[in-house]
Amino acid sequence: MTSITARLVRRLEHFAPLSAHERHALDDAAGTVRRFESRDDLAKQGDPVQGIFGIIDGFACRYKILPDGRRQTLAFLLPGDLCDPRTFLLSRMDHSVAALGPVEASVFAREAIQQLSMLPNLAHAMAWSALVQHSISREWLLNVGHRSSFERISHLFCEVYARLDAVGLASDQSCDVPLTQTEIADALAISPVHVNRTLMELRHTGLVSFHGKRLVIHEMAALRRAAGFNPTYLHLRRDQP
Amino acid sequence: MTSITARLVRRLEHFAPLSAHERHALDDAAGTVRRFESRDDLAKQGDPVQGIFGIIDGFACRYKILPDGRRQTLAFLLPGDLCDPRTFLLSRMDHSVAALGPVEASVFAREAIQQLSMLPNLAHAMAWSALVQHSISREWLLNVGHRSSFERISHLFCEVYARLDAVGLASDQSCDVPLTQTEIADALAISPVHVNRTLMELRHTGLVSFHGKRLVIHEMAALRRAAGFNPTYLHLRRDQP
DNA sequence: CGTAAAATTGATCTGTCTCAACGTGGGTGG
DNA sequence: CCACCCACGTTGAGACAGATCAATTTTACG
Repeated sequence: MTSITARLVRRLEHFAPLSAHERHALDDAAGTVRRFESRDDLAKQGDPVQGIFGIIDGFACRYKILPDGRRQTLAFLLPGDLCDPRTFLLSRMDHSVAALGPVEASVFAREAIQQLSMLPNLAHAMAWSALVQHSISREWLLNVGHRSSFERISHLFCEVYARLDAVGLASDQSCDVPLTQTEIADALAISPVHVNRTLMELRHTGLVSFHGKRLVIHEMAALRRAAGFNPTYLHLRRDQP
Repeated sequence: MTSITARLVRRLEHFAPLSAHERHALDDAAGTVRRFESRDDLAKQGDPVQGIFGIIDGFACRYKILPDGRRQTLAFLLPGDLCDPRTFLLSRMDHSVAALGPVEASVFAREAIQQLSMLPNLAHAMAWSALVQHSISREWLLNVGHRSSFERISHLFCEVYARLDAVGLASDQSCDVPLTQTEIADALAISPVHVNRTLMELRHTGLVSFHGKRLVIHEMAALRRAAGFNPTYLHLRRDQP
């Protein structure tokens, strides 16, 4: 990793290659890299929008909490993910963002975003990134709405693997997924107990194992079939670099 | 309604007032108004993006279908709603859009969108609109993931009322909601049979009635409480015109 | 090593689904 | 103008995926 924003660049280049000038602009615009510890809130529901996060390392999530304490994870933010730069148009956050484990994120200020938006290709890449995140939200709705717990977990694993692979963080059908079973449960709207049982079932089928934050996919094709996973909603480039 | 886009303008002005020039530009950019009949697809998953829809009248929806035939409605498109103009950045639709009953929609071509995007205030209003739609997707995820069927339906009614009210299509705590029980079921990931039972329950509590496409909310405060509805995620102006 | 968080397992309960019928209202062709 | 028809709505009975409650074991880490 030569530059701070290398991971963001790699992600954005799934839309289109960035020129050296654009890459440098991105690097200049990125403020200091901030480090967050597990469970830190990067942003809180109801707060004014302070900055746009670009995830350098670690997993974060968007979430909301119901009055009775039930929590729904709305999205995972993975290394390379850049939040929607237009979020500054909203006066307040309608949800919170938290770190799941240690996270390094660069924070783009309003003025920095304005500068970057003047570069058409980069602006398009950031817009594309936001569109993809919306597409993922829709797929999650389908996932939670109409798939069984077995399919849901399989689908999540397929997605996370594909997204990590897209930024070079997966190889050999395996990758680090620093999520607890409870965190998976919050994302998929399944009880933690049931996540546990379903994970065992997945292991017994031999499709996947997930132990000690390490995800290993033993049979990708079969897993995708079981999950009903079709990666087109991720809008990644077909020719992976 | 003096102009074709009056409803879109009204919706966008929840972000900021539009100048006469901006309103005219929007009107000029809007192609012919197209009319769709119930169940027509305005756009199909897998197709190239042909145009950006602005809903003039009627309800439409985004949806996906699972191989086994189960259908998830991902969003409702209500009068005044404008699809994300940046969708042109995606090569193909990752979901379909269909009319729920007769729909009138204006279709903006790529060049028209480019023209409109040169007007900063209008471009911001359109971006804001897209952000709100993403916010609604997130709230739906919370709804489907963690609320009971009673809460879900209550929540949907609160949302639809608020959104219709925002464009002047509600009054006296009532509005036209041209949805069948099956369509509500597809949106909330509940079986049609259970939607029916839950609607009766809602009627018996006296909070809401929903007969013949007419929604009447008898006790707004109590309904919102029962639904856990907090309208901030809609990012509407506080002072309704 | 001690301690707290995370994972695992068992037993029981329940909201919602599924299947299967029947009622009803509005549109249409004879 | 009426009778048929079809989509939509309604109702009942039984089944089940997943929730909940309650321990117990394992792991991570200071």
